[in-house]
Amino acid sequence: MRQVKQILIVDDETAIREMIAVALEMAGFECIEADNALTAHALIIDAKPDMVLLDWMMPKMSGIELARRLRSDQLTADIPIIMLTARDDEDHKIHGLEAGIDDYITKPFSPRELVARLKSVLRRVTPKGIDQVVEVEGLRLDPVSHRASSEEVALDLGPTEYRLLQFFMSHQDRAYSRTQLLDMVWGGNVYVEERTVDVHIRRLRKALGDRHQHLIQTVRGTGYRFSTQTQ
Amino acid sequence: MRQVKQILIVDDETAIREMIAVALEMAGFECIEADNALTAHALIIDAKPDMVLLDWMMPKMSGIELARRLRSDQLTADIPIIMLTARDDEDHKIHGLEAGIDDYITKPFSPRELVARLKSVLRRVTPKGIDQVVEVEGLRLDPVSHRASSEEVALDLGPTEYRLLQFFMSHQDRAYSRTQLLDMVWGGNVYVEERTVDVHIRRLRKALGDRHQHLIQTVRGTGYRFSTQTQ
DNA sequence: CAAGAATATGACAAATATGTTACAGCAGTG
DNA sequence: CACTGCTGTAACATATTTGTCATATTCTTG
Repeated sequence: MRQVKQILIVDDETAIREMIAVALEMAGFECIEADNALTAHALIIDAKPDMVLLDWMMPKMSGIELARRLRSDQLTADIPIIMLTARDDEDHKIHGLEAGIDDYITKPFSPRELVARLKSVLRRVTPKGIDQVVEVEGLRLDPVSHRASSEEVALDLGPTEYRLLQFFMSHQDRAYSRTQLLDMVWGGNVYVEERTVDVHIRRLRKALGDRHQHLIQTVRGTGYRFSTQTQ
Repeated sequence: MRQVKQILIVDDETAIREMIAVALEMAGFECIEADNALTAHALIIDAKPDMVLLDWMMPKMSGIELARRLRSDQLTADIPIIMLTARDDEDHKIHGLEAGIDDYITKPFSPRELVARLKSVLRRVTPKGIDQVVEVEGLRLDPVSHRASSEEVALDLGPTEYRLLQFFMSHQDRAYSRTQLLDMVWGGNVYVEERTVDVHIRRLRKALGDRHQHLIQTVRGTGYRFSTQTQ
């Protein structure tokens, strides 16, 4: 899980992009930019931003078409989109809704309005419970304080082990292949050896200690699983 | 269950095609090649590959043009495409995203990255099978957690026995020959003795215990069957 | 019932999968 | 720069699985 939210700004006018970027960065977001839909698409696949700000009118390829494409791909279907439209584009809203746009902002807009809407969409889209404390047999993980503890004693986990544990604790009783774990925990655009997962599983198990080791189960021929049930 | 995926490599440079082909074949893919878009198009219609690796820049017809054609034909619309682009292609005019590329990879790239991306796209595009729990007379198989249990007690199955049981439970009341079982459970392209099936049937029966042994029935002269009805 | 055919079973060595450790590179830090 | 914590990889150690064989056992048919 990324702490700072990354926003992709797609607009063909550099000046507008810059203005937005400055506003968002002041509000504590991280920005990447694209000046056309194709570059944007490549960037989205590559960087998986937390949100896309999309200009309606762009040369070559409209924002709405990009939006539709993003929705049709499982990998990008969940990324929220905010459309930037001109005031007299009312009827486009209909098309936009079909394509699954999360919100609209009409130009011109104030930076404050932009930030407010953006936060609102992020809040709405972020699955609730993602900040929920999870506890299993005395093993406790608190996403807010970013800490894990076993019987009130803090565990010493590296960042990767923490994310791995968080993923497992919020997806219990499911077997995951190494590849799936790499996708879900490492992120879709890193290319590391599958066996690296084993090493991190090992580190996690070690950190969990005898008391909780059994929760991380090996599923032979498949991968790993987090479960309280006996293997 | 596993089928070898066939990849079509389209690039006008023989050396690059060869390099990619070697990398992919080492990773267990099957490759076919084309050195221009027209040949590629014919090959795609003919061989229906599982994925197309497409060079951006080619004489006669550009990769993007081919991509567009593939998308517009219902027969080829679902074939995933990965574009190979050169780093300095940035200034090339992009003619629309409606071509529907699934991923991009910039030259030069490492074989490992290529394979990783390719697998990732295939995974994303290929719909998963049904993850439905099956239960028969207290014998329970849960594909999600990848567990089999008899009266709530976990069974100790090897990977092959698990797959065998999963196949049987989702194809009940029907006799399968050893050859069919080898095809369906082992995968079409392995060569093992037919008698090996007997051994795994034996192992599965043993793991099922007295309570459920009767479900795996021998059909003399033919093969085996999974059924709740008495033999 | 006997003979022949088909299937069941146990043992085992080779092949695979996973566990574990060590190490080198890297980024951040004082 | 030395120091530190983290990561990914390789190498080696263990553990489990797999396919095959040899040998029972069961079944069918005459």
